[in-house]
Amino acid sequence: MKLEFKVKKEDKETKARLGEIIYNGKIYETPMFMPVGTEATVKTLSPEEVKEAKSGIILSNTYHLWLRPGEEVINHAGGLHKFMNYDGPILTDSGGFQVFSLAKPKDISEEGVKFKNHLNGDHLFLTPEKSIEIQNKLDSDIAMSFDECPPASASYDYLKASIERTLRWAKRGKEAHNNPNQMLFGIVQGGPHEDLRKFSALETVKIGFDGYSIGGVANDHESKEDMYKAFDYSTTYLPKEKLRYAMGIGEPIDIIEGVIRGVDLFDCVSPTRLARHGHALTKLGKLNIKNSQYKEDFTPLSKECDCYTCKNYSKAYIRHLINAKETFGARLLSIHNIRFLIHLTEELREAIKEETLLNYKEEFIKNYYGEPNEK
RNA sequence: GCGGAAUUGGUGAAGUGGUUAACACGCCGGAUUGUGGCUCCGGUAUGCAUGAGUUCGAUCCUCAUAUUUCGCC
Repeated sequence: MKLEFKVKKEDKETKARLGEIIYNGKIYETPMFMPVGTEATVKTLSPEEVKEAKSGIILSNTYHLWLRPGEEVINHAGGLHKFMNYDGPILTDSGGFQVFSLAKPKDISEEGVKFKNHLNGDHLFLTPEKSIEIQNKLDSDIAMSFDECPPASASYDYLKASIERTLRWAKRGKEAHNNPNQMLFGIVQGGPHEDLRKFSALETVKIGFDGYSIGGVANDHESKEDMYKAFDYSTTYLPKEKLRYAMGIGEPIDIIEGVIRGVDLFDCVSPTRLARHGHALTKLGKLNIKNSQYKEDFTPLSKECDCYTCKNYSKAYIRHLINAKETFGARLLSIHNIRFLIHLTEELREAIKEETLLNYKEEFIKNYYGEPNEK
């Protein structure tokens, strides 16, 4: 195993923990935000720019790389790290999310999932074994079990049956796993139901994994309350010494609430997607750079931000680039947004060290959403 | 100088003698949570060149004026 994890401190007031990932002699602290690079690139950014934002782990996707360029190509390149020139840790999603976003319920069977290739219409079949085999070949540092990610609005009975099948898939995946350098994570599902989350967590832990993910959150217009319950119910039944990862989260406030409930890792497409659509994350809330009020605003997105974008460019300039559909605009906003979320986790770690996490949350909400009477 | 045609929002334009003037772009907002990368959803002309007339009623008909444009001398 190339990657090790240790819990360094547990918060007294909340379930939050401070941890360390040791990888290639370098130490990365948790809680951590992981930028998403589905197609073996964090969209619009170079690896140098990602690292300059003080990134740790980044994500990539089994499903997409399987279709193109194919796992063999990446294997022949010497693995994903060499292929994309990123020497930090890499986590691969299993294609489980694509079961949710691309396949229909009738395409899911005990054996695996039928997909229609979104690039050319080919019929594809992905199984737990195949997903793990692809991830082994990609040689990521953390692989995900192949799971079904049902919508949070799915019925209780559907969720229960889905969890049981995901458990069988997890077992099959673990048996197929064959890369001593790579961690394998199990995934907890169960929507907002305490008993289902408990069952899913305990049974997944029984199979035994190197870390545990919380899946099926923040999809299908799930309420924030339900999401936070899902965090709580899941982490309660997970071993303390293993990494916990909330898949697809998220919004700044969701990361904070996740940390409070004992989650270590987060990933989300939002910083790069929001950037492409002209939005910047700031302490004072989300800012739409296309708004006319920024037309002649020659100040940075944020005065206290230490990112490349904020040190060198104005809102008016970025607004112009986004309006002109120049990719440099998306790049500048992506750099800023990724740095913003990573910086948020830096502050959360500091707050855990100082034992001021709940105060930090209160302060953050006040700034980000404004005083209740002001808006 | 004479004759013809045209004049609808920021732009390109559709349209009708009778309730809310189509559509597109632009503009102004909003959305986006394990990424099917230029997406999705709203809003946006109290007015149809100006003035007068016909009519129960006119952006639509008539006349005048202005502007644009084409042709002829």
